[in-house]
Amino acid sequence: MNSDKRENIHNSDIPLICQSCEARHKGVCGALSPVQLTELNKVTTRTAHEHSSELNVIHEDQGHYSNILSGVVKLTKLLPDGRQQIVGLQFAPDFLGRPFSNQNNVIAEAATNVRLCSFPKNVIEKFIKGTPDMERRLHKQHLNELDEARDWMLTLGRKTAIEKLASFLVLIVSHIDPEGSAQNENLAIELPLKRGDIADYLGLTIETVSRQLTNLRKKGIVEIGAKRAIKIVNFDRLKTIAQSENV
Amino acid sequence: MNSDKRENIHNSDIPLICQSCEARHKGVCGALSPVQLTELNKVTTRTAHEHSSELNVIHEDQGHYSNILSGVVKLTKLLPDGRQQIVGLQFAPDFLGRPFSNQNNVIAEAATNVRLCSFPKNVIEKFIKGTPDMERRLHKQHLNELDEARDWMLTLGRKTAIEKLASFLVLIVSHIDPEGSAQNENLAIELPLKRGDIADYLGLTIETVSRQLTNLRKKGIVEIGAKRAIKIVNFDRLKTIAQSENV
DNA sequence: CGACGCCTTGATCAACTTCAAATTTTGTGG
DNA sequence: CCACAAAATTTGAAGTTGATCAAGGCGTCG
Repeated sequence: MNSDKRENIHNSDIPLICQSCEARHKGVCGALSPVQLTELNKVTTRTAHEHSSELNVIHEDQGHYSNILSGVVKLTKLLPDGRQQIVGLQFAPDFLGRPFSNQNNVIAEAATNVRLCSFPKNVIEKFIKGTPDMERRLHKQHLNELDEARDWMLTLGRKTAIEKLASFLVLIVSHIDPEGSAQNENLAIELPLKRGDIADYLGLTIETVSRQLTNLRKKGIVEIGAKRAIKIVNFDRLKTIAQSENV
Repeated sequence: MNSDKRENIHNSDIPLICQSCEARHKGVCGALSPVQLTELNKVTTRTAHEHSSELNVIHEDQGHYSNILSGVVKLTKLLPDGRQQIVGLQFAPDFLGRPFSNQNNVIAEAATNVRLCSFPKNVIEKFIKGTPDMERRLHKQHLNELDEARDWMLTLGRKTAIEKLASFLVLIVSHIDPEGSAQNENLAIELPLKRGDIADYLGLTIETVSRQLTNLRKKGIVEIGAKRAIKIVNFDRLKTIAQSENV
């Protein structure tokens, strides 16, 4: 609990817009002092992006990095003939972009409507140089991404279609409801990805995703509503299937 | 070229054993001063490990981290029913272990015979705290691992068996011969993994790996010898297939 | 209403797995 | 160095999973 430190700070010292921002609590901005936040805030822009819009232009070419304020961003890789694979999903308050190095050829795209909080590259890089804790937080985020990528590799390489679907749902639930849900039955959520994206996430086709979702519905594990709504009826069962369908 | 800096240093200031060590040039030890290297060297142990031996015990439980001096280490994830997937391959001079955080449940195992240079955890953590460049180098290694993991996810999720094999061979060649090989035809190498490991790397079965290797041989792209020896006859063609088999 | 995007369902097909066995390679002891 | 056993690899035949091709349903927006 290092929130003790922050309780000594008058909230009025912090830019209004940062006061309830997740990035200040759990993201990279948590490393910054009130003075630094105020300075950073002067060159910050907040933008909204429709689902399916490309985000690379914003945080790569135009010289900006961003925190995700809300929504889900997908990172995609492409093969020359058009096959594609989603290689990362990012949620608030993740940091988009790679100070001091270069992203290895991934396309960042808004999976849902997305709001970003963007900063000029050079300002961020200056702050990172002067604030080791900021690099440490970024490093930590990247280690989490690495762990997620490796879990996912196990899913892509060794799981069956239904196991993949179950794994995907478990991951989404754990992001949408980080704490409680483990016990929650009958949790209603809205999937942040459409079927085609789920297919690209799991290395399957749209048809297989649809069939396996129906399959989970028929087993009484989920209920499927309109407009990406889904209710998790039996989360334990879902977790079990995610590890091995034969039970 | 930041070797300029080092040229001012009498090599005699540096522990003999470190003088020609890759980890000092390209790995995390490059961040340390001669004094620090000398201090670290006092508590350093160097060990050899037979292929197929587990390495986790060394760098996790016993309180050690290590640099790889030679050989290849595989990181594996397991499903409860025994299916397994290799999620990382590490080469010299990679750093093994995760200071300040915890490895997400992967098994580290020697794929070939391996030599390690190991340090007590607390000493490394002390050095990292006092030497920001060391954390930066570690961060950089982890970003490389993340990029490799994402390339690999594309391979696992969207490529055919022969494309997977070709991608694997390209990756191995690029690690064994980081610079020149791009042009080199007829490059003879020794695969660091046996068929079963290649299968676990690519999410295939041993039989499929064997068949596709035969397939590449019949196309005149590789020649296969005894004892994991393989000669890359047509590297360009191999790279093309790695991206898309239809050419 | 009609068109479009998205999703579902069905029938067929191909790629890869599984099962089985033969063959080669490697390691070990005489 | 050779012989032999164990391990690794290759090859073949049959079976399965998920992909592909094709059609139809549902919801939204002009």
